[in-house]
Amino acid sequence: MRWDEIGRTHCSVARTLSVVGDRWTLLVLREVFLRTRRFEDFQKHLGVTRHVLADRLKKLVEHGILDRVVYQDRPRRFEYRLTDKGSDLFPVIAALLRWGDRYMADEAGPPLEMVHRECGHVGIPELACPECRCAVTARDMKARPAPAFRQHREESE
Amino acid sequence: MRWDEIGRTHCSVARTLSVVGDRWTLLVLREVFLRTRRFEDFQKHLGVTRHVLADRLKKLVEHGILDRVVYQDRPRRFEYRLTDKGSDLFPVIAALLRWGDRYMADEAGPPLEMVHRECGHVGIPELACPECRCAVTARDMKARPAPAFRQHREESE
DNA sequence: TTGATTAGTTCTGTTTTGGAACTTATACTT
DNA sequence: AAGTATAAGTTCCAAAACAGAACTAATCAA
Repeated sequence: MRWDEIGRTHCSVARTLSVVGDRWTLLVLREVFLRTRRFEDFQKHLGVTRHVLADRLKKLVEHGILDRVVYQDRPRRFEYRLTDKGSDLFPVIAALLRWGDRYMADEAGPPLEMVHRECGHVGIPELACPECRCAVTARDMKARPAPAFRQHREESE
Repeated sequence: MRWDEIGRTHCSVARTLSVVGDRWTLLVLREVFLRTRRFEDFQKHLGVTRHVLADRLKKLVEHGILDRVVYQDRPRRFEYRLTDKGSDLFPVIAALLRWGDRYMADEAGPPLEMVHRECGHVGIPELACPECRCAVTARDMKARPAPAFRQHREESE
């Protein structure tokens, strides 16, 4: 199966990945969450080839994740900013960051920390149940077909 | 910059992506969270080529994310199971799922739902501050260099 | 003896990538 | 006026990764 067919499967993970599930795309998003906006800066910070960078930025704009806005005329120059839709990808980056902090950091520890502006707590956000607010792991959650997709093959557990 | 150099940068996101930041790898993980364990099943469910699948499973085992365990002798057959380290990638998959449910679902709605076993609430977990427990978005969190990486270039905001 | 299962490996042609050089528009310096 | 700098790309080519299909190996069942 080619990658461009992946977005047509009935899976929200696959569909999301069809848009951002690319090595460099996710790093471009990391950068943009760190407030990088310009082509040259993305290129310098990431070390990605200009060719690939141009392609990824274009796709992110096409998907409404970034806006390409003029920041100067004469000569005309553009910068890239997160849309609300793009901003909602923050949990993906945060989850990658949190795992990397835990399993991939070297002796010096993680290079970045986050502060919750409201309460001042330092730490990467974690997954919580929207109802009871307690932290959840894979074991705490049971996945099942949504009602519309549920045939009568509902196994009990 | 080649991809295998990405894991040596000082960024937990990049380091995580150097391990799982590959189109198919993340889909393999989705499958394993849905309890798929065997080569043939991964291949059937994902439509990935056997070649790529074999490679990705091998790498996930090398990184300690999956265990390759014998489930039968004569002939010897193996299956793949999440380790604890692998299980901790759940937030990444959940974040991708949540975004896809919101932005990529078709009219029928998301195909999968999740239930919090403990409180019975249906919904995909969300990001929360580990301290005050309230839901956080990108705007609520401020990123800054960790103490060990902080020179005296600490901008106020 | 033939076919089925499972977990791979091998082969070949196509696509994507990395790296470097080039382009375009304009301002700034000398 | 000529030359240099900056920013945002585009173009080119060789190298790496991928898709699709066929093949292998070990064993059991009919």
